[in-house]
Amino acid sequence: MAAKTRAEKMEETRIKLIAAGRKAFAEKGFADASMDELTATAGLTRGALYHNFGDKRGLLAAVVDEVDSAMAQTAKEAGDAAGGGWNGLMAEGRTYIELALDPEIQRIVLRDGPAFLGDPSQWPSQNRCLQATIKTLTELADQGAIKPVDIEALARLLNGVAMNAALWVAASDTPQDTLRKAIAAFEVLAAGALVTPEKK
Amino acid sequence: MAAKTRAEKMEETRIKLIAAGRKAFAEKGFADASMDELTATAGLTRGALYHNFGDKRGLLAAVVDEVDSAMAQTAKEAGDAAGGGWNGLMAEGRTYIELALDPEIQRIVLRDGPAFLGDPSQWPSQNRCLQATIKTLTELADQGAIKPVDIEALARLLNGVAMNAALWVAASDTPQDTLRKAIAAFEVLAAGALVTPEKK
DNA sequence: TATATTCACATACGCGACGTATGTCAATTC
DNA sequence: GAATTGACATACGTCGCGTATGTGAATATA
Repeated sequence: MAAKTRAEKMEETRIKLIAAGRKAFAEKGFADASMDELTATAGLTRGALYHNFGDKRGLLAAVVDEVDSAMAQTAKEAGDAAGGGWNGLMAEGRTYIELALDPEIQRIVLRDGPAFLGDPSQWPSQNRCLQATIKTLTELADQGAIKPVDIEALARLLNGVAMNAALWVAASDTPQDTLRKAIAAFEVLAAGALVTPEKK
Repeated sequence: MAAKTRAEKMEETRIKLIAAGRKAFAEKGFADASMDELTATAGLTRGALYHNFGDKRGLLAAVVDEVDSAMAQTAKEAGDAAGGGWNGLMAEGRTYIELALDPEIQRIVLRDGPAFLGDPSQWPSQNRCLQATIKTLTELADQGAIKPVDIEALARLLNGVAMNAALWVAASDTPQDTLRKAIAAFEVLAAGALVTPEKK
């Protein structure tokens, strides 16, 4: 059985390196992660790294893509589960906040990613969740539910608000209390986009 | 005349190093800036650097503090010039957006700063503009002009929206057009905090 | 099946940069 | 005016990245 082909073994190597990179970058940060140490824990050498990813940043890009794609997937599912529409958007926002509470995501995607790979909006992975938000907002705009404002701008800023809220919560001494305040403020700002004055 | 004392010369040295660091970090980024090269352009050596700032990150912290403090100062002045209140807050937001268009600020304060110094909310400098925003929002809340939501949360997210808008504009191929959309979306979201439905 | 070739990865090396340990000279102190 | 402090220079050790070269197994070829 098995009889691993070369392509399969190479895929295994890539997976090992990405996993090791994800761990090392999360624990030490990109700058302080040693490629010798990282590849050794994966049972490989730097030769494998440079053959598969070109350089250190190449590995970071692969790691960021994996983590960021998982984030987009999770957020999308949360939005769908909430039934889409405005409720779905709010659910996506809360999911963003919760996701960014993960120290691994903070370090890799929110800090080192922008610093070493450049603007997140240029990342291949980054657009998924934004596109989902844009799609939902477009439907709401067609229904006349939100004010006449550029959809892409609104989507980007909404996602940005969620990101900032998450970072604040993550850095807080009292996360539970801060989380409540952050979500409330997020919903207040988001409601600015609605045409219907929302009253309880 | 003159007869420079030791403390005066040391202050000069610090100023030179911070200026050189500001330039090098802006042009090459923190990771790729050479301390040998940087100190040489200041007419000094690494000895002066490590004596005054401890290590490379220490210099970055000093540079970030300088640039970030100037940002806070500028934003505050813009808010005051607009007469304070809600108009002042919107002016502060626009000022934030315009400030973050500066490549130096993007690189040093928005990218490398968070990556190498940690969460911005922990920086000594970062709180100034936030405090100003909180003060203004508190006054508005006392007047019953904004919805009952945690003031600090609202202030943080409002500033965050402005930051995100600026980064988007800065990365845009059509900055002028994007700037208009971003400001409009910013004001739409911000209006969510107002109790009075704003109509033209 | 035997030979040739490819290629994924290991090994070895050079270079540059950080941080530290030590030295030096001017400014202050007594 | 001798002693001491301290701001900064100089010299060195170490480490980590990227590259050039080597190697053995998998595949192609005949």
